[in-house]
Amino acid sequence: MTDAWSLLPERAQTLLRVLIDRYTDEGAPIGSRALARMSDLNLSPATVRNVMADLEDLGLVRAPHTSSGRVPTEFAYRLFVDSLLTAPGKAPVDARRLERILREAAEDDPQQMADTASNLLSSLTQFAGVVTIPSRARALFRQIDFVSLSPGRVLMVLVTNDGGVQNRIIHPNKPYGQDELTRFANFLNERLNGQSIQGLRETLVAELKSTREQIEGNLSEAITLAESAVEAVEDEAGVAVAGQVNLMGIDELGDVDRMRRLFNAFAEKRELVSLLDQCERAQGVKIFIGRESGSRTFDECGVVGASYGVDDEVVGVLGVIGPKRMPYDRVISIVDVTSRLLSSALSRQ
Amino acid sequence: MTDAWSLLPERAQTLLRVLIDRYTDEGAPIGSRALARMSDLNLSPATVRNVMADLEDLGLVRAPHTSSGRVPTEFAYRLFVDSLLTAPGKAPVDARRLERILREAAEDDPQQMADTASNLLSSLTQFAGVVTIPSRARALFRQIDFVSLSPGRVLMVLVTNDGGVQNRIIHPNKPYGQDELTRFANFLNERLNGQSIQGLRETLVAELKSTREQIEGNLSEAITLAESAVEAVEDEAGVAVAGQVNLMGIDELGDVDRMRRLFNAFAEKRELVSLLDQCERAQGVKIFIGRESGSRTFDECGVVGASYGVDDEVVGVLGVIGPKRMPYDRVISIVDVTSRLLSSALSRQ
DNA sequence: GCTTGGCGCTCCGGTTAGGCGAGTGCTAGT
DNA sequence: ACTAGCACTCGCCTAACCGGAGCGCCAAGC
Repeated sequence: MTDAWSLLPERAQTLLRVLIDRYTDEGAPIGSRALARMSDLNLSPATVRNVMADLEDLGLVRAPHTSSGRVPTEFAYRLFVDSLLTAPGKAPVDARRLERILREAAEDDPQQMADTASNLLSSLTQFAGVVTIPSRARALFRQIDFVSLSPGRVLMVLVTNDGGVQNRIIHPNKPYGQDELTRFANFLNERLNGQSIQGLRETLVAELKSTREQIEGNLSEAITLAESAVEAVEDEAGVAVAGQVNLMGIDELGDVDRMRRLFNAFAEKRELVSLLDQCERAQGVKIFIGRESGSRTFDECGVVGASYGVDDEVVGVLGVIGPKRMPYDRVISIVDVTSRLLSSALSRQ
Repeated sequence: MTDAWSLLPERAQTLLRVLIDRYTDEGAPIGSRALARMSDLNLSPATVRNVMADLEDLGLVRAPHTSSGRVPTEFAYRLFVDSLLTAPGKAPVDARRLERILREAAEDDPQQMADTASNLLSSLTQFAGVVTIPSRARALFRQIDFVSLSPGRVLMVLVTNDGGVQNRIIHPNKPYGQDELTRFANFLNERLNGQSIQGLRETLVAELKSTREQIEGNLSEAITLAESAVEAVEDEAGVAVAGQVNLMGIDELGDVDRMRRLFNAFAEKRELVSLLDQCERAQGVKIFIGRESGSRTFDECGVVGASYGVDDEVVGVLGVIGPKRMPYDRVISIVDVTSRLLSSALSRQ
């Protein structure tokens, strides 16, 4: 798609931009007179009307009913946003402060980092902020512990090099004493230190083979236990969401019923994740306006998302969800900056 | 307070009960004709009107405006609910199934147990379910681990006998190697095993004294580290909330703004906890109707709460939050049963 | 003396009609 | 190529109206 926006006559561009601007923070149709006065083009309302008629033919604006002001369409927002993305976005945010906050949060565990970041996003934009919690699949094995809770119940604690802790209660086939469990843990810690969790499963299988030949006690059992650790990591698919409340009472988001479904989506998180995941592939900021999201639930929403990661490897996604009518320029730079800062906070720890 | 409810003339009792019943699931004022027909007392509307006039004098019902039907007051709900509490509540819920579910959840960690329970409460009542996560303060020390993440950053993992895991990243004054940290951990595990977290602090202080005299290396440092574990436990004040969405669109909860504050309270959780905490003292089910909650945010809500615990010791609180107009009998028995089951699931593990 | 039917009155909610303001499209004029 | 003017269309607000539901009171009946 060539930049369709810049193909518009300059005057139309200006007017449309102003229209979008005003509509974004008033939410009501804008009439020709108002538009004429607000653009500093010194045009009469009549002329503006003519331009509007053209834009209407192009599908860029529409009038909710005969003789009311105009409203930009989703398509117009799309073009406008595209033009923003190609233009160099300035960062109006106090990056310094943000960086410090995120850095501190990243020092603690990933969960907390995601919480902080989503709070940041929501309070800066006044919409809802969403941050996926980096899966530990890419982290490195640091230490594993088994604690016997009662006969037949063992607590597994897995620590990764990013400070993440994953724990789960498992029910092994045979009851083991704490001594045995400690031996298992020592064995595993020795072998697995520094390995990536991702590749752990294969390593385990390989180890299992080689260990079986030695009659070294039932250490093979240790490996079975460790596999449950890998499962625990894979199961986890956390998201931090903050500021949903901000969306409440934004009237375009429609009737109570619609709103209810939206909040449900925030609570369930499943749909949320699949939406955000679409940003993973994209370089830079990715935006869905209205039905572009594909999901019925979000078809009155605008979504601005970006991925973050370490060393060109994506580990998570973050974004802002608000109404379609949203100050995209501001939100885009906020999301953009946040994703960069988060990445850098992660990489230099 | 003697049971004011039973002091009412029998006929008034019946009518008021029917009124509350109908109002609870219609939400609209009920007129004398309807009331006359619904109660099987075979009374004429006029008679009902007379009774209503009496009840109005007593402050038990009121008419929103001249010549509309009657609506029960908070006070009437209060009396009604009191009469329910003294009466033996039957348990209409399938306790067997619930017990199994909760038992399974309790086998995993406390967090998960609270999640399950709050989901249960909300789906059974169709309101919001809230469950505080048992503070581990009363749990017993099982094991502590220190993992060196990077120079100056140490991950502390504390395991309690209930399968709870508490972790936190700490920044000790001096950098320690993993070997040293392991020694610290061993030292602590030996001394503290089986102690209650609650009393840990004092034990630590005492240990600190006695250890200082021995020049046993810098084991006193270990104690300082362990103190941060106690802090971590104390800091935590978790709550599991489920089904807030159910409250959305209940119109008496008022305008968007009110609703917003309500949802904020759910997100912040602080106010929620302080509300629920008031149930801790009470034996059995405790109920707040409207302004009784003390909090402005909940003054259009009804809250049914109960505490749960092991061996007469309260470890947490749970409850249901809905509109004032709520089928208290149903909700009460659900909350009651859930709290009992949760207690028993905890005690026999 | 409690209960009941009847009557007059009040108030809410929905509907209708009219007026106002904002805005458009079109056309003619600069 | 713009602009000014005009007729027309809507949406929205207010006032007025009407029917229905319901109450209080009263007088009559069991």
